Amino acid sequence: MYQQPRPRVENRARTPGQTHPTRPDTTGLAPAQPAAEDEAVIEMQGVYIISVAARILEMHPQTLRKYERLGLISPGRTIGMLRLYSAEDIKKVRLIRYLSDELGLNLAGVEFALAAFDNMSAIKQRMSSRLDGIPTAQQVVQEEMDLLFESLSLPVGR
Amino acid sequence: MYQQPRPRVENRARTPGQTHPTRPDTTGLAPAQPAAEDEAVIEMQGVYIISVAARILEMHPQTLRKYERLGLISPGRTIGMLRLYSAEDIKKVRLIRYLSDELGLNLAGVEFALAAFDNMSAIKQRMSSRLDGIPTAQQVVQEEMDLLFESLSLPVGR
DNA sequence: CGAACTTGACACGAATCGTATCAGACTCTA
DNA sequence: TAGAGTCTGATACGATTCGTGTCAAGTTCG
Repeated sequence: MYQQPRPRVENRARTPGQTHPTRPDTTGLAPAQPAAEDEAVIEMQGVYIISVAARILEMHPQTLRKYERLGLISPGRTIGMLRLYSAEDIKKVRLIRYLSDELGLNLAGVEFALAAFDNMSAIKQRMSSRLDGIPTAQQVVQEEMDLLFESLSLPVGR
Repeated sequence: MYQQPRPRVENRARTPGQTHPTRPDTTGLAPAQPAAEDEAVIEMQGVYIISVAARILEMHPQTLRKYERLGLISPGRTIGMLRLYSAEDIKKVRLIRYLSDELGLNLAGVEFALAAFDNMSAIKQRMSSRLDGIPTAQQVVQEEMDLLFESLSLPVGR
Protein backbone atom coordinates (compact mmCIF):
# COMPACT_ATOMS: atom_id res chain seq x y z
CA MET A 1 0.00 0.00 0.00
CA TYR A 2 1.13 3.55 -0.52
CA GLN A 3 -0.52 5.56 2.23
CA GLN A 4 -3.70 6.11 4.05
CA PRO A 5 -6.20 7.73 1.70
CA ARG A 6 -6.28 11.49 2.02
CA PRO A 7 -9.71 12.73 3.07
CA ARG A 8 -11.41 14.63 0.28
CA VAL A 9 -11.86 17.76 2.31
CA GLU A 10 -9.21 19.84 4.03
CA ASN A 11 -6.66 18.02 5.98
CA ARG A 12 -3.90 20.44 5.25
CA ALA A 13 -2.89 20.92 8.86
CA ARG A 14 -0.45 18.18 9.74
CA THR A 15 -0.83 16.36 13.03
CA PRO A 16 2.14 17.77 14.89
CA GLY A 17 3.81 14.65 16.16
CA GLN A 18 3.71 12.71 12.94
CA THR A 19 6.55 13.13 10.52
CA HIS A 20 7.21 11.37 7.29
CA PRO A 21 9.13 8.13 7.39
CA THR A 22 11.86 9.79 5.34
CA ARG A 23 12.79 6.47 3.91
CA PRO A 24 16.24 6.76 2.37
CA ASP A 25 16.13 7.22 -1.37
CA THR A 26 17.67 4.07 -2.67
CA THR A 27 17.81 5.73 -6.04
CA GLY A 28 19.95 8.62 -4.99
CA LEU A 29 18.21 10.64 -7.67
CA ALA A 30 16.46 13.00 -5.36
CA PRO A 31 18.77 15.22 -3.33
CA ALA A 32 18.07 14.75 0.32
CA GLN A 33 15.68 17.36 1.65
CA PRO A 34 17.29 19.57 4.29
CA ALA A 35 16.62 17.36 7.30
CA ALA A 36 12.99 18.39 7.49
CA GLU A 37 12.16 19.96 10.82
CA ASP A 38 8.75 21.29 9.91
CA GLU A 39 8.04 19.57 6.65
CA ALA A 40 4.80 21.45 6.09
CA VAL A 41 6.55 24.73 5.41
CA ILE A 42 10.02 23.86 4.23
CA GLU A 43 11.12 25.44 1.01
CA MET A 44 12.62 22.49 -0.76
CA GLN A 45 14.93 22.53 -3.69
CA GLY A 46 16.09 19.85 -6.02
CA VAL A 47 14.06 17.21 -7.73
CA TYR A 48 12.22 14.12 -6.59
CA ILE A 49 11.05 10.92 -8.18
CA ILE A 50 7.37 10.33 -8.13
CA SER A 51 7.25 8.23 -4.99
CA VAL A 52 9.04 10.92 -3.01
CA ALA A 53 6.93 13.70 -4.49
CA ALA A 54 3.80 11.75 -3.68
CA ARG A 55 4.95 11.33 -0.09
CA ILE A 56 5.75 15.02 0.23
CA LEU A 57 2.38 15.97 -1.18
CA GLU A 58 0.53 13.21 0.63
CA MET A 59 -1.03 12.18 -2.64
CA HIS A 60 -1.27 9.01 -4.61
CA PRO A 61 1.38 8.53 -7.33
CA GLN A 62 -1.34 7.60 -9.79
CA THR A 63 -2.94 10.96 -9.23
CA LEU A 64 0.29 12.69 -10.19
CA ARG A 65 0.60 10.54 -13.31
CA LYS A 66 -2.98 11.38 -14.24
CA TYR A 67 -2.32 15.09 -13.83
CA GLU A 68 0.62 14.77 -16.19
CA ARG A 69 -1.39 12.80 -18.74
CA LEU A 70 -3.94 15.62 -18.74
CA GLY A 71 -1.24 18.20 -19.29
CA LEU A 72 -1.67 19.92 -15.93
CA ILE A 73 1.96 19.37 -14.95
CA SER A 74 5.10 18.49 -16.86
CA PRO A 75 7.75 17.09 -14.56
CA GLY A 76 11.19 16.46 -15.97
CA ARG A 77 12.58 13.04 -16.71
CA THR A 78 15.71 11.12 -15.94
CA ILE A 79 17.69 9.50 -18.72
CA GLY A 80 15.76 6.39 -17.79
CA MET A 81 12.47 8.26 -18.25
CA LEU A 82 11.68 8.40 -14.56
CA ARG A 83 9.66 11.46 -13.62
CA LEU A 84 11.47 14.19 -11.74
CA TYR A 85 9.40 16.69 -9.78
CA SER A 86 10.97 20.08 -9.11
CA ALA A 87 9.92 22.47 -6.37
CA GLU A 88 7.99 24.35 -9.03
CA ASP A 89 6.09 21.19 -9.91
CA ILE A 90 5.30 20.54 -6.28
CA LYS A 91 3.96 24.04 -5.89
CA LYS A 92 1.83 23.68 -8.97
CA VAL A 93 0.36 20.43 -7.70
CA ARG A 94 -0.50 22.15 -4.45
CA LEU A 95 -2.34 24.81 -6.42
CA ILE A 96 -4.17 22.15 -8.37
CA ARG A 97 -5.16 20.44 -5.17
CA TYR A 98 -6.43 23.71 -3.74
CA LEU A 99 -8.56 24.41 -6.79
CA SER A 100 -9.89 20.88 -6.73
CA ASP A 101 -10.45 20.24 -3.04
CA GLU A 102 -11.17 23.71 -1.71
CA LEU A 103 -13.02 25.28 -4.64
CA GLY A 104 -14.49 22.05 -5.99
CA LEU A 105 -13.32 22.47 -9.57
CA ASN A 106 -13.04 19.42 -11.74
CA LEU A 107 -9.88 18.91 -13.77
CA ALA A 108 -11.28 20.75 -16.77
CA GLY A 109 -11.92 23.67 -14.47
CA VAL A 110 -8.42 23.41 -13.07
CA GLU A 111 -7.02 23.51 -16.57
CA PHE A 112 -9.12 26.57 -17.34
CA ALA A 113 -8.06 28.31 -14.15
CA LEU A 114 -4.37 27.59 -14.67
CA ALA A 115 -4.57 28.91 -18.21
CA ALA A 116 -6.39 32.00 -16.94
CA PHE A 117 -3.65 32.63 -14.38
CA ASP A 118 -0.97 32.28 -17.00
CA ASN A 119 -2.77 34.63 -19.34
CA MET A 120 -3.36 37.15 -16.59
CA SER A 121 0.31 37.07 -15.63
CA ALA A 122 1.36 37.46 -19.24
CA ILE A 123 -1.02 40.34 -19.88
CA LYS A 124 0.07 42.08 -16.73
CA GLN A 125 3.64 41.74 -17.89
CA ARG A 126 2.83 43.08 -21.34
CA MET A 127 0.91 46.05 -19.98
CA SER A 128 3.68 46.91 -17.61
CA SER A 129 6.16 46.64 -20.42
CA ARG A 130 4.16 48.82 -22.78
CA LEU A 131 3.71 51.41 -20.06
CA ASP A 132 7.44 51.63 -19.51
CA GLY A 133 7.57 55.40 -19.90
CA ILE A 134 4.58 56.13 -17.70
CA PRO A 135 5.41 55.07 -14.14
CA THR A 136 2.12 56.41 -12.83
CA ALA A 137 0.14 54.18 -15.16
CA GLN A 138 2.47 51.31 -14.41
CA GLN A 139 1.68 51.67 -10.75
CA VAL A 140 -2.04 51.64 -11.40
CA VAL A 141 -1.81 48.50 -13.50
CA GLN A 142 0.37 46.84 -10.90
CA GLU A 143 -2.06 47.58 -8.09
CA GLU A 144 -5.20 46.66 -9.94
CA MET A 145 -3.86 43.46 -11.42
CA ASP A 146 -2.64 42.36 -8.02
CA LEU A 147 -6.13 43.08 -6.78
CA LEU A 148 -7.47 40.90 -9.55
CA PHE A 149 -5.28 37.99 -8.50
CA GLU A 150 -6.40 38.37 -4.92
CA SER A 151 -10.03 38.40 -5.98
CA LEU A 152 -9.70 34.88 -7.28
CA SER A 153 -9.34 33.62 -3.71
CA LEU A 154 -5.99 32.06 -4.30
CA PRO A 155 -3.82 30.89 -1.44
CA VAL A 156 -0.85 32.93 -2.68
CA GLY A 157 0.26 34.66 -5.82
CA ARG A 158 0.65 31.32 -7.50
CA MET B 1 -42.13 14.97 -21.29
CA TYR B 2 -40.52 18.32 -21.87
CA GLN B 3 -38.19 17.76 -24.82
CA GLN B 4 -35.81 15.30 -26.31
CA PRO B 5 -32.69 15.20 -24.18
CA ARG B 6 -30.03 17.50 -25.51
CA PRO B 7 -26.85 15.62 -26.40
CA ARG B 8 -24.03 16.38 -24.04
CA VAL B 9 -21.70 17.64 -26.74
CA GLU B 10 -22.28 20.41 -29.25
CA ASN B 11 -25.57 20.45 -31.00
CA ARG B 12 -25.78 24.18 -31.26
CA ALA B 13 -26.51 24.32 -34.98
CA ARG B 14 -30.24 24.03 -35.38
CA THR B 15 -31.62 21.78 -38.05
CA PRO B 16 -32.88 24.37 -40.50
CA GLY B 17 -36.39 23.20 -41.11
CA GLN B 18 -37.33 22.63 -37.52
CA THR B 19 -38.76 25.52 -35.57
CA HIS B 20 -40.11 25.68 -32.11
CA PRO B 21 -43.77 24.91 -31.57
CA THR B 22 -44.19 28.45 -30.24
CA ARG B 23 -47.04 27.30 -28.15
CA PRO B 24 -49.05 30.36 -27.18
CA ASP B 25 -48.18 31.68 -23.76
CA THR B 26 -51.35 31.18 -21.87
CA THR B 27 -49.88 33.20 -19.05
CA GLY B 28 -49.45 36.34 -21.05
CA LEU B 29 -46.54 37.17 -18.82
CA ALA B 30 -43.90 36.82 -21.48
CA PRO B 31 -44.14 39.35 -24.30
CA ALA B 32 -44.38 37.52 -27.59
CA GLN B 33 -41.00 37.13 -29.21
CA PRO B 34 -40.80 38.97 -32.56
CA ALA B 35 -42.22 36.25 -34.78
CA ALA B 36 -38.97 34.28 -34.79
CA GLU B 37 -37.61 33.87 -38.29
CA ASP B 38 -34.24 32.47 -37.33
CA GLU B 39 -34.64 31.73 -33.68
CA ALA B 40 -31.02 30.81 -33.22
CA VAL B 41 -29.83 34.38 -33.62
CA ILE B 42 -32.75 36.58 -32.69
CA GLU B 43 -32.13 39.28 -30.17
CA MET B 44 -35.07 38.95 -27.90
CA GLN B 45 -36.31 41.42 -25.39
CA GLY B 46 -38.75 41.16 -22.57
CA VAL B 47 -39.06 38.50 -19.95
CA TYR B 48 -40.15 34.89 -19.96
CA ILE B 49 -41.47 32.44 -17.47
CA ILE B 50 -39.38 29.37 -16.90
CA SER B 51 -41.18 27.12 -19.32
CA VAL B 52 -40.69 29.59 -22.16
CA ALA B 53 -37.08 30.26 -21.23
CA ALA B 54 -36.43 26.53 -21.13
CA ARG B 55 -37.95 26.11 -24.56
CA ILE B 56 -35.88 28.96 -25.99
CA LEU B 57 -32.72 27.52 -24.49
CA GLU B 58 -33.70 23.94 -25.27
CA MET B 59 -32.95 23.04 -21.68
CA HIS B 60 -34.84 21.37 -18.89
CA PRO B 61 -36.65 23.70 -16.49
CA GLN B 62 -35.16 21.81 -13.57
CA THR B 63 -31.70 22.67 -14.82
CA LEU B 64 -32.56 26.36 -14.74
CA ARG B 65 -33.93 26.02 -11.24
CA LYS B 66 -30.77 24.24 -10.16
CA TYR B 67 -28.61 27.01 -11.63
CA GLU B 68 -30.53 29.53 -9.62
CA ARG B 69 -30.30 27.51 -6.44
CA LEU B 70 -26.52 27.48 -6.90
CA GLY B 71 -26.46 31.23 -7.39
CA LEU B 72 -25.33 31.13 -11.01
CA ILE B 73 -28.33 33.13 -12.21
CA SER B 74 -30.88 35.33 -10.50
CA PRO B 75 -33.99 35.72 -12.62
CA GLY B 76 -36.63 38.19 -11.53
CA ARG B 77 -39.94 37.20 -10.02
CA THR B 78 -43.56 38.04 -10.61
CA ILE B 79 -45.71 39.21 -7.74
CA GLY B 80 -46.77 35.59 -7.54
CA MET B 81 -43.12 34.51 -7.24
CA LEU B 82 -42.94 33.02 -10.72
CA ARG B 83 -39.47 33.23 -12.23
CA LEU B 84 -38.97 35.78 -14.98
CA TYR B 85 -35.99 35.37 -17.29
CA SER B 86 -34.71 38.48 -19.05
CA ALA B 87 -32.59 38.52 -22.19
CA GLU B 88 -29.60 39.05 -19.91
CA ASP B 89 -30.47 35.91 -18.01
CA ILE B 90 -30.84 33.94 -21.22
CA LYS B 91 -27.43 35.10 -22.37
CA LYS B 92 -25.88 34.16 -19.08
CA VAL B 93 -27.36 30.70 -19.24
CA ARG B 94 -25.92 30.30 -22.73
CA LEU B 95 -22.51 31.23 -21.34
CA ILE B 96 -22.93 28.73 -18.54
CA ARG B 97 -23.86 26.05 -21.02
CA TYR B 98 -20.82 26.87 -23.12
CA LEU B 99 -18.50 26.60 -20.15
CA SER B 100 -20.11 23.36 -19.10
CA ASP B 101 -20.63 21.57 -22.40
CA GLU B 102 -17.80 22.92 -24.52
CA LEU B 103 -15.07 23.37 -21.93
CA GLY B 104 -16.22 20.59 -19.61
CA LEU B 105 -16.30 22.67 -16.43
CA ASN B 106 -18.44 21.48 -13.55
CA LEU B 107 -20.72 23.97 -11.85
CA ALA B 108 -18.08 24.94 -9.31
CA GLY B 109 -15.81 25.73 -12.24
CA VAL B 110 -18.57 27.73 -13.90
CA GLU B 111 -19.04 29.73 -10.73
CA PHE B 112 -15.31 30.38 -10.58
CA ALA B 113 -15.18 31.42 -14.22
CA LEU B 114 -18.16 33.75 -13.94
CA ALA B 115 -16.65 35.39 -10.89
CA ALA B 116 -13.35 35.73 -12.73
CA PHE B 117 -15.07 37.42 -15.66
CA ASP B 118 -16.87 39.81 -13.37
CA ASN B 119 -13.67 40.66 -11.55
CA MET B 120 -11.80 41.14 -14.79
CA SER B 121 -14.47 43.46 -16.10
CA ALA B 122 -14.51 45.42 -12.87
CA ILE B 123 -10.73 45.74 -12.74
CA LYS B 124 -10.60 46.81 -16.35
CA GLN B 125 -13.17 49.46 -15.55
CA ARG B 126 -11.24 50.63 -12.52
CA MET B 127 -7.97 50.82 -14.39
CA SER B 128 -9.53 52.74 -17.22
CA SER B 129 -11.10 55.08 -14.72
CA ARG B 130 -7.89 55.68 -12.81
CA LEU B 131 -6.02 56.33 -16.06
CA ASP B 132 -8.51 58.98 -17.05
CA GLY B 133 -5.90 61.63 -17.73
CA ILE B 134 -3.55 59.36 -19.68
CA PRO B 135 -5.28 58.32 -22.92
CA THR B 136 -2.20 56.49 -24.12
CA ALA B 137 -2.18 54.25 -21.08
CA GLN B 138 -5.92 53.87 -21.31
CA GLN B 139 -5.54 52.57 -24.82
CA VAL B 140 -2.93 50.03 -23.74
CA VAL B 141 -5.10 48.73 -20.93
CA GLN B 142 -8.08 48.53 -23.22
CA GLU B 143 -6.21 46.52 -25.84
CA GLU B 144 -4.49 44.16 -23.47
CA MET B 145 -7.55 43.46 -21.36
CA ASP B 146 -9.55 42.70 -24.47
CA LEU B 147 -6.77 40.34 -25.43
CA LEU B 148 -7.09 38.73 -22.03
CA PHE B 149 -10.80 38.15 -22.52
CA GLU B 150 -10.17 36.62 -25.91
CA SER B 151 -7.53 34.33 -24.50
CA LEU B 152 -10.13 32.65 -22.35
CA SER B 153 -11.69 31.14 -25.46
CA LEU B 154 -15.06 32.70 -24.88
CA PRO B 155 -17.73 32.79 -27.55
CA VAL B 156 -18.19 36.54 -27.26
CA GLY B 157 -17.38 39.32 -24.84
CA ARG B 158 -19.86 37.86 -22.40
C1' DC C 1 -64.17 28.36 -11.67
C1' DG C 2 -60.79 25.34 -13.53
C1' DA C 3 -57.26 23.98 -16.70
C1' DA C 4 -52.57 24.67 -16.99
C1' DC C 5 -48.72 25.89 -14.88
C1' DT C 6 -44.98 26.30 -11.24
C1' DT C 7 -42.97 24.78 -7.08
C1' DG C 8 -39.87 21.87 -4.12
C1' DA C 9 -38.34 17.32 -3.19
C1' DC C 10 -36.68 13.05 -4.49
C1' DA C 11 -34.73 9.45 -7.68
C1' DC C 12 -32.28 7.69 -11.63
C1' DG C 13 -28.43 6.84 -15.26
C1' DA C 14 -24.19 8.46 -17.07
C1' DA C 15 -19.83 10.58 -16.39
C1' DT C 16 -15.90 12.05 -13.55
C1' DC C 17 -12.36 11.64 -9.99
C1' DG C 18 -9.12 9.67 -6.82
C1' DT C 19 -7.62 5.44 -5.63
C1' DA C 20 -6.33 0.56 -5.95
C1' DT C 21 -4.42 -3.35 -8.35
C1' DC C 22 -1.92 -5.94 -11.81
C1' DA C 23 1.96 -7.79 -14.82
C1' DG C 24 5.91 -6.44 -17.04
C1' DA C 25 10.07 -3.65 -17.58
C1' DC C 26 13.32 -0.87 -15.65
C1' DT C 27 16.74 1.22 -12.23
C1' DC C 28 20.20 1.33 -9.01
C1' DT C 29 22.84 -0.70 -5.32
C1' DA C 30 25.52 -4.34 -3.36
C1' DT D 1 25.96 -9.34 -12.37
C1' DA D 2 22.11 -10.39 -9.30
C1' DG D 3 18.21 -8.91 -7.07
C1' DA D 4 15.21 -6.02 -4.49
C1' DG D 5 12.69 -2.21 -5.16
C1' DT D 6 10.54 0.97 -8.12
C1' DC D 7 8.22 2.76 -12.17
C1' DT D 8 5.21 2.05 -16.13
C1' DG D 9 0.65 1.68 -18.54
C1' DA D 10 -3.76 -0.35 -18.33
C1' DT D 11 -7.77 -1.48 -16.05
C1' DA D 12 -11.32 -1.53 -12.35
C1' DC D 13 -13.73 0.13 -8.37
C1' DG D 14 -16.63 3.19 -5.08
C1' DA D 15 -18.09 7.84 -4.24
C1' DT D 16 -19.66 12.02 -6.02
C1' DT D 17 -21.63 15.17 -9.49
C1' DC D 18 -24.78 16.59 -13.12
C1' DG D 19 -28.72 16.75 -16.09
C1' DT D 20 -32.99 14.86 -16.35
C1' DG D 21 -37.38 12.68 -15.03
C1' DT D 22 -41.30 12.21 -11.84
C1' DC D 23 -44.43 13.31 -8.15
C1' DA D 24 -47.96 15.74 -5.13
C1' DA D 25 -49.38 20.15 -3.70
C1' DG D 26 -50.14 24.85 -4.40
C1' DT D 27 -50.71 28.85 -7.47
C1' DT D 28 -51.87 31.65 -11.45
C1' DC D 29 -54.64 33.80 -14.70
C1' DG D 30 -58.01 33.53 -18.70
